[in-house]
Amino acid sequence: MRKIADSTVRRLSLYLRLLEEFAHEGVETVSSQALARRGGTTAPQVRKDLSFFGSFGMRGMGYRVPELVSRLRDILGLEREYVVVIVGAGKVGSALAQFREFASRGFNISAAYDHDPAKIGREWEGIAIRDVARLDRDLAARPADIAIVAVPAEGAQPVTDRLVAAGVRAILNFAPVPLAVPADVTVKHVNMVLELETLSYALRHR
Amino acid sequence: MRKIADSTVRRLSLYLRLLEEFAHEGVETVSSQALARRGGTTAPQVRKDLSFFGSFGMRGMGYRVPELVSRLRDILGLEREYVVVIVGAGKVGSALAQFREFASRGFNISAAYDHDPAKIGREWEGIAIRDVARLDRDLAARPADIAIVAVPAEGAQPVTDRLVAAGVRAILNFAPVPLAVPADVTVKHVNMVLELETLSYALRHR
DNA sequence: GGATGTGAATGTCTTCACAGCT
DNA sequence: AGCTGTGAAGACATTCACATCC
Repeated sequence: MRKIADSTVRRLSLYLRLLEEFAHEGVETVSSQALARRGGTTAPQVRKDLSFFGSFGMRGMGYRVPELVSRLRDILGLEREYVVVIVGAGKVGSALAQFREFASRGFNISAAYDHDPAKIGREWEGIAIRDVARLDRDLAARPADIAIVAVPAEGAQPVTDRLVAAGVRAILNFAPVPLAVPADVTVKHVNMVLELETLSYALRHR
Repeated sequence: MRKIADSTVRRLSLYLRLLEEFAHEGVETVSSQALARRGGTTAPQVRKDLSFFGSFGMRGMGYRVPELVSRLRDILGLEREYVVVIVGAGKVGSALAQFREFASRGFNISAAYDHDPAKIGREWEGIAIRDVARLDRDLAARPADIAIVAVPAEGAQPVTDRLVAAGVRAILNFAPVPLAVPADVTVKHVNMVLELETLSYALRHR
């Protein structure tokens, strides 16, 4: 399959959420127009995004909601569940571990890791905090699909190397440093300060 | 000033962080090449990004680190401090309120708001949780530059309307719904589930 | 020599317009 | 008539190449 833009994938994820909303409201059929309106985008954009993956609609009618939901779940890889580990049990790790939406979407957090003895052995909402020294052995026993890196800047690259060596191929990075990984590993970088800075830029330039 | 792409602004913010790192290491001068290497981008990209705002380097030499830091801080609007309110004192709001990097970057959280009586009156690390009913009056007395919306989906649009009416012109939205705002208000949407979904897409397509 | 700054070329994403199906 | 699906046009972003200056 040819390369799909990240922006397109993000919109597909948005469409899926909107469609589930429509389904919940009992709507059976939806037009690209209606989806676009609710998603803050345009109808041609919706159709183009979907057309990269096939023809899911009916001309003159629109899209059948349940069908499009399952198509999108399939495209996004959401028909299966994922094992997720969190590395770093600080503020960010803790907030993410307790985040209900993850589990309800099929992203199951198997454990959190830290090296602080005061935290090891405790648990948050059923998620155990384990010694980061055990990370490699644990992953050998129970591989993870996705890792969330929520450690301080210095520790991020070393722990990433260990995760990659253990077979993790997708990483959500909250540490404020770019991570170096092999080409077959995907990294998404999240940085709240940077988001606020884009807002301060917007406030300044008018 | 002509319109600058969001991707450019995000990179400027990245460059600033990297430059502060270089400064901390005692580096006085840096080339676009060196910045690019550390930031995971390319040298022409760095030069182009900067050139939208002026000529800050010295041919043959590179950029003087302290000067470029202050130029970037100026461009990004970081020479001043910002008053930030958080609406919604759940898991997300709490994690953000306790997030040290905000204050150290000049984003000062003045208060958090909720309507749960069990939370109102408590405080997190010196940040008071106040009754959301007081939001409008409080903002009239002490205007906020930026609001962080961390309430459930249903409540997001109504509270946004109140924030906008109270003069807030920049919003960081954690609620899983697009927010409608006037054209002079900037909204940044943050959604962790969506980030994980782009990772599951990446895992699925290879 | 070495590195910036930038117009031009290339590549990528979005928008448009309309043929084609229901 | 209504709405999708898509090739083509247009807008936008990135990369390149090189003139320019220290």
